[in-house]
Amino acid sequence: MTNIQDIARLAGVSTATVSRVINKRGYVSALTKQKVLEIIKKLDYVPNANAISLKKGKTRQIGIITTLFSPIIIQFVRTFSLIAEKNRFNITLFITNGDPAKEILALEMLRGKQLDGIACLIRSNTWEVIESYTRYGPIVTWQRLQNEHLPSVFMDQFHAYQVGLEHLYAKGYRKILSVYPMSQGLNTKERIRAYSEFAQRYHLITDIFPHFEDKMLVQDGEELATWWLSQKYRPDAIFCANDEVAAGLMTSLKRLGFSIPGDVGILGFDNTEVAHLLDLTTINYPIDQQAENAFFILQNKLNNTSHLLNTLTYKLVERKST
Amino acid sequence: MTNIQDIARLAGVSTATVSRVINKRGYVSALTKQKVLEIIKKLDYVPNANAISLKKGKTRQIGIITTLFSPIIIQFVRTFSLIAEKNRFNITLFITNGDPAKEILALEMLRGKQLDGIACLIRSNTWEVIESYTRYGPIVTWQRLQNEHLPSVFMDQFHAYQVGLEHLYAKGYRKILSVYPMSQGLNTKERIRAYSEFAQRYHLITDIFPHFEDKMLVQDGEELATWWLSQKYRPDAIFCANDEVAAGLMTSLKRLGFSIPGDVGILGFDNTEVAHLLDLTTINYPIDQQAENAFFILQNKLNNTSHLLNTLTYKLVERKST
DNA sequence: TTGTAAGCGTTATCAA
DNA sequence: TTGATAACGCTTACAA
Repeated sequence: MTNIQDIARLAGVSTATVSRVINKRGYVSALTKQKVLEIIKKLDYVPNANAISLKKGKTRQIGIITTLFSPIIIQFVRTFSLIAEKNRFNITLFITNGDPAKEILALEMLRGKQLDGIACLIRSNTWEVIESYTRYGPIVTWQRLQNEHLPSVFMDQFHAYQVGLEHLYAKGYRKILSVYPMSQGLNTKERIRAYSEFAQRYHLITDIFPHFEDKMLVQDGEELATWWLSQKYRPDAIFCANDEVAAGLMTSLKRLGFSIPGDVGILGFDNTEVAHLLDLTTINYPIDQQAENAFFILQNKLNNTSHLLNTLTYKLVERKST
Repeated sequence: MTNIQDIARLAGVSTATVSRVINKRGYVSALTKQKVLEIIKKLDYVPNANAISLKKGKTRQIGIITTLFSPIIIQFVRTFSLIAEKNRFNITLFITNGDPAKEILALEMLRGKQLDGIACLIRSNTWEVIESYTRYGPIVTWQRLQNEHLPSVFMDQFHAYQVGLEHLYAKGYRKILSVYPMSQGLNTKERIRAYSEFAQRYHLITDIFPHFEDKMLVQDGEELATWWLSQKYRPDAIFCANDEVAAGLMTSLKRLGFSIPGDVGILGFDNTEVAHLLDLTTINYPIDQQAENAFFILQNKLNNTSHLLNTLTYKLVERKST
C-alpha cells in the first residue's frame, strides 16, 4: 500500500534519500535519517520486493527440484535451506513426482527471473533439457554427471560400495546379492562396477542371482522378501539399494519368522533414521556436506566468488543386521 | 535479456500488441499474432515475472511454514503443493527449526509482496504475532485456533482420541498411559479432555502415572521405554502422541526382549509409513484432505470465491501392536 | 485492430 | 548532503 514516495513526501525529502536510509548507502545526515526512520515506522512501511527484484535483476530465491521426498532428500533439503537462509537466500521447493512438465515449470521460473539459481536433486527431464536452461542461471545437480555446464555434488559411490562389500566378506558372507537403485543412474553403474571388481578379486560367482534394479522403496524390499522366500538357492547376504529397501526386506522376513542376520545378512545404504530404528548396518553418506557444497557452487557462480567446497568422506556404520 | 520492447520493435508493432498476443487478451489480427509469435520464438523470449508481479501486485506464490519435517508434515506439504500447482500457484517452503526469527522472515515476505498467502503448519512465534501479519495477506493454519483472522484446517482430535481409547478398552487394557505432543497445543488439550472423559466413564484411575507431554520424536519413544522398564507398576497399554514415538517405544522394548502387545499394548497416531512398517495400530488422520482445505481457504480469500471444503473423517487402523 | 503513454515501486546516476 | 530523473519490463485505459 504505502510506498517509498509516501515516506519521502511525509518526511519532506526525496525518494532517493529514503532509499539511502533504507539501504544504508551514501551520505544521509543524522537528522534526516531519524526523521525518515520515524515515518517508516509510523506508516509500517516495507519496500516492495518485486520492484527491487525488477530493478536489480535478482531475487535471492533458489529453487530445489526433486521427484520425491525420501528421507535422504529431506535431509539434503533441510541442510541446504539452512545454509541458504544463513546467506539471505530463500528456497522454493519443487516436488515433481517425476512429471517432466512440473520440472519445466521450475526451470521456467529461472528463465522468467523468479529464481536466481536451481539445485536439481533428482531430475525428470533429460540432462540435455536441463542443461539448456543453464544459460538462464546456475544449476547444480546431485546425481553424477560429466558436464561442464552442470556442476554436481555427486560423491563417487564406487569406493563406498567397496567398503560395504568388504564388510560383508569379512563377516563371512560369500553368496551376496546386490540390489541397485535407479537403472539409469551413474550411481548404479558405479556400484555394479564395484561389485564386479569385488567378485573377481575374491573369485566369487556373480551370475547365480537375477539382476535387481530400480529398487528404492520399502515396498520393493517387501517384494524382495517374497522373492528370497521362493528360492531354493538363496543369497546369504543382501546389499540393498538404500535403507528403505533394507527396512522393507528385513521387517518382511522377520514377520515370516526368519532371523536377521542369522538366516540372511542385510546391508543398507545412506544411514537414514530408519536404519537407526531397525538396527540396520549401513553406509553413512555425508548428505549434509553435499548439500552445503551444492549451495556453495551456486553461490560462487552467482557472486563470482570461490568459496572452498567440503571434502566428502563416508564410512560403514555397523549395527545388527550383518 | 530480451524484453517486450525488443519483440515489439522487431515485429514492427507496439508493446501493447505484443502483450495482447502473450496474454491472449483483446483483439489481434491473425497476421500480426503470427508475426509476433515468430519473433518471440526466434529470440527465446519470456516475460519477466518480477515486472508482472510488480504491475499486478500478485505473485502467485504461496509460503508454507513449518518447524520441522516429520512424515506427517511431508505428506501435508506434498498434497498442498500438488493442488497449488494445479491452480498455477508456486510453493515456497520455510523450515524454521523452531526459530521465531526465521518464521518472521517468511511473514515478512508476505508483507513485502513476495507471497500472496501463507499456510502456517507449525508456528514458532505466538499467535498474536502471526495474526498481526494477516493484514498483509491471507494466512491459514493447521493447529487449532479460535480466531476470526486465522482460519484453521484443524480437525477436532477429541473424537479421534476417544476412538483410540475405546479400542484399547475393548482390547482389555485398563492401565492406559497417555502420552501427549506439544504441551501448548490445543490438540493436546483435546486429547487430555478425551482421556479424562473416558477414564471417568469407565471408572479408571488416571493419576497413577506421570504426565508426559512434548513427546514427538522417535527418541522420545526410546526414552519412554527406559521409563517403562524402571517402573514396578507398569501401564499395560501406551497411547502415543504419534507414530514416531510409538515406533521408538516399540523397537526399544523389543530390543530389551519384551513382546508387543504381549507385555504392553502400543497405539500410535497419524498412520504414517512407519506405522505400516512396524505393524503399529494407529489412528488414520486425513492429512490430504486437510492440506487441500488449507489451499482452498487461501484461494477463496485470494479470489474472493467460495470453493467448498472437504468434510474430514478419521478411523482406527488395527494392526499388531494392541 | 493497433498504438500511446501512464503507471507499478524501486535504485542509481548525475547534478546541485 | 540531497534531489531530479531515467531506467527496470510489463499491463491497461484511452485514443485513434
